[in-house]
Amino acid sequence: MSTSTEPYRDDPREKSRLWTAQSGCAFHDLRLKLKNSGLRPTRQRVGLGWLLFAKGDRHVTAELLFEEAVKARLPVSLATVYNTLHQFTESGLLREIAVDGAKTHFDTNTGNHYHFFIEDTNTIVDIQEANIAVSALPTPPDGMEISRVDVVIRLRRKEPSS
Amino acid sequence: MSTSTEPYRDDPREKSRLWTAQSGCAFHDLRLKLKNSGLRPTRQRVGLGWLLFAKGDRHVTAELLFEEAVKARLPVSLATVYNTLHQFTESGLLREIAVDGAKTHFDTNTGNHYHFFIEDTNTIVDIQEANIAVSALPTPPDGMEISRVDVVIRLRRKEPSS
DNA sequence: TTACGTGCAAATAATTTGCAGTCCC
DNA sequence: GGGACTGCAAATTATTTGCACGTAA
Repeated sequence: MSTSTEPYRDDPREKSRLWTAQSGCAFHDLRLKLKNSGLRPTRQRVGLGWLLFAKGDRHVTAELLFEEAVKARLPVSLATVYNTLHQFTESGLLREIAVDGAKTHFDTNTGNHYHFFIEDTNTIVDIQEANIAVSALPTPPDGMEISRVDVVIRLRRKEPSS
Repeated sequence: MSTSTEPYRDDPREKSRLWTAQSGCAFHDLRLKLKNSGLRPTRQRVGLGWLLFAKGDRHVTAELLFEEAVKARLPVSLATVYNTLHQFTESGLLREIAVDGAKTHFDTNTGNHYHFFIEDTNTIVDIQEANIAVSALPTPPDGMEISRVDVVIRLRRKEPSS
């Protein structure tokens, strides 16, 4: 379950740049990516993958991606969208983001980065700047190790000066 | 909705210490706290408040608190537990924690602090040490301001040396 | 071909809500 | 006493699952 797959083989930012840059070959590249992850490149997976990765880094919910697929005339069911999102996540193509709100959010940027969460609209935005860091991580208890550090900066609309 | 209540009037850590210290008067203090928050101190609310605040800082889910209430012979329904948790949260007595997993977690420590999340057991643990900080917060976009910064350090069991 | 995928609908799971009855002030 | 609170069950919302059919290798 953990030895053969290597989802972080290359810098995911590099990947994203690839998609946006060369749109001709991106399809082929995506199929390859799926195959390497042990996922058969079916029409639905390639289509969803295209919606997810062609436009640079994105944050989606299952519902949102499903709507996009419908608009794009991709024949797919909501259940398959859920399944696909989780398969992509397990393969390291996506990452789940923990913000509150009932819905689960997925991020196409699997690299180490943090998020703004706009409370008003339940929207997630990448923090682009590199000048944020968590300093002096505390020691994990007993036999534990750090798997990931999530930082969410929650934003609200600034009160009108009144 | 925002001018009259002042949930952060005093340091919540002080509050927690209070509960554990003087258990005789804590009931009365809790009732007062509820009243100040505009919540009538009913049997259920006082009972749940007691379960929540009497043992120092805690992290609970609705389900968990409900089970405790049943064990404690507190006559309460799951729906009321949900309602109460949200009322407490709105009043600033509790805080919601965003980790993933389907269930919503509530934290009795409303002060500024961060969390470990143990992936294996879906457990939340306070980070006690003060030597963690987010440095150089990025500038929020346009008319937004920072409402809160959440930091979750996700832990997994360290792989046996194999 | 043939196992892996997918669609649909039904099943779960967590949470919310409506309303009749109960309890605090 | 009267309005706020609660309990229950039914309703919602998000997500998962089972199974017959479709499709990529």
